[in-house]
Amino acid sequence: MGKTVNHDERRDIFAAAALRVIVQAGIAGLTVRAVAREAGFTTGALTHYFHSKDQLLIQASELSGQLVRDRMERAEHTRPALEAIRKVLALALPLTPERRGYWRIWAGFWERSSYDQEVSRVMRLRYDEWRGRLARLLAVAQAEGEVAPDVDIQHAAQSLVALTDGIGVQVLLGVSRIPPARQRAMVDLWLETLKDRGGVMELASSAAALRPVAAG
Amino acid sequence: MGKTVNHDERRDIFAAAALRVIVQAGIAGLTVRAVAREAGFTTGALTHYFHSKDQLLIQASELSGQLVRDRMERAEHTRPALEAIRKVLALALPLTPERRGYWRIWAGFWERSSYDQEVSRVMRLRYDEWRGRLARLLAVAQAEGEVAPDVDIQHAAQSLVALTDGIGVQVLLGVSRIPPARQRAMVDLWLETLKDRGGVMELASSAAALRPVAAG
DNA sequence: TGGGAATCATAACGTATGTTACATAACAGA
DNA sequence: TCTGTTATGTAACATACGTTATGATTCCCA
Repeated sequence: MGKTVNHDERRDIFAAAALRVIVQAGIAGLTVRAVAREAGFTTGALTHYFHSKDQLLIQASELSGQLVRDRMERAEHTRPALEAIRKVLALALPLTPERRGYWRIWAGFWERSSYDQEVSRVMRLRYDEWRGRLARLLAVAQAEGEVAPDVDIQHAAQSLVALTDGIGVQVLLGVSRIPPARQRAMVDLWLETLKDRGGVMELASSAAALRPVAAG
Repeated sequence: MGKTVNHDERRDIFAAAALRVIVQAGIAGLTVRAVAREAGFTTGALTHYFHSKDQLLIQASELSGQLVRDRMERAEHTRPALEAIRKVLALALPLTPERRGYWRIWAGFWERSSYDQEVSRVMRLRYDEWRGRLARLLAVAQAEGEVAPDVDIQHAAQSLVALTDGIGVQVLLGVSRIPPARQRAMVDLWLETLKDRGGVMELASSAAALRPVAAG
């Protein structure tokens, strides 16, 4: 036997470096040389653990998914379930600089997925998981009576994913200031529309979230 | 004088070709050679009208904006204004294959804008225009009494832009089927929440858009 | 109708990339 | 300590890129 190192650990080091490179230079700036340098190695070391750049890209994608998954799985046990949903959504939103970096990464994978079949496959799995997580929580919330019984869980989860992505894009482009408080308000408004139909007052007050600061 | 051609027309030909290349091969596949070939010319012709690839990229971005702008400006005169808003949003949504191509293009520019200052500047202008267009129409709708007087127009416009982008991303990834009818329903739900506070029934019925097909 | 500028094709240049090959260094095991 | 495998660095390779240079072609205009 020769010198021995943990291969999985090494792969994670390179994958994490790849994510940092994407944040700084975009998917186009993701070169094996840049990643190796960022990780403190050379291409020789990198190719020892990844046989191709595509493998590295996929591993980086999986790592980025893993990182948010870990945090979400903890928040997921909060009850009532509606509160868990709010926490989980807050973990996805670009509320902090670090989180905004993640949206850069995801935007890179979005773009790539439109012509790279393997990336597309991985993204599909990631989003299925994300939507499924929300759907599970929504089902619990429905059982707890915080979501109207006739709400279609799958459609509601889909809407929340879309809303989150939309906010992510806006913040990514920096096209209009959406401070954390407003991001949360936008999500809360959606959640209000899912509540019991008898809760017309909640519906009315949630619409107020779109009104001037005095109402917020 | 030598052989004479319309320079603006030529530039549009190359810009249009660039958009087609992005749809097929992504932003990473956008090479001057590919664009020239797609346009039916060689790089020699292309460089005669664009001094750099960046110029070409910007021109392509502006063209993609122009194409939707033209169609929107016609729909914009519809009245009542709320109906104009619905039409304009429908023009932005990925309802058709051609429109889904546009979202590929925009996703490419999103990604690029995160590390390319010039693209970022152009995207900012584009989204300012888009948000402004919605805000203008919302203001008219408010004057017409179809949007509650205390609704913050800017925030409402921002939400609609975010929602549209979110739907666009979901369809782009093909991660979950969002048929045209559902895309419209998601937008309509948002618009309902802006209506007169007295319209609780509209609020309640709009929430039904998230419920099973029987309600849709 | 011929001269000359505008238009476009061809090809070269330098650089950067992913990948591969090979050399060196480090270290586990006998 | 010696040996052989593993880990990593260095460097070469072929390719593709943006850009530039240089010809060839086209066709306006005098």
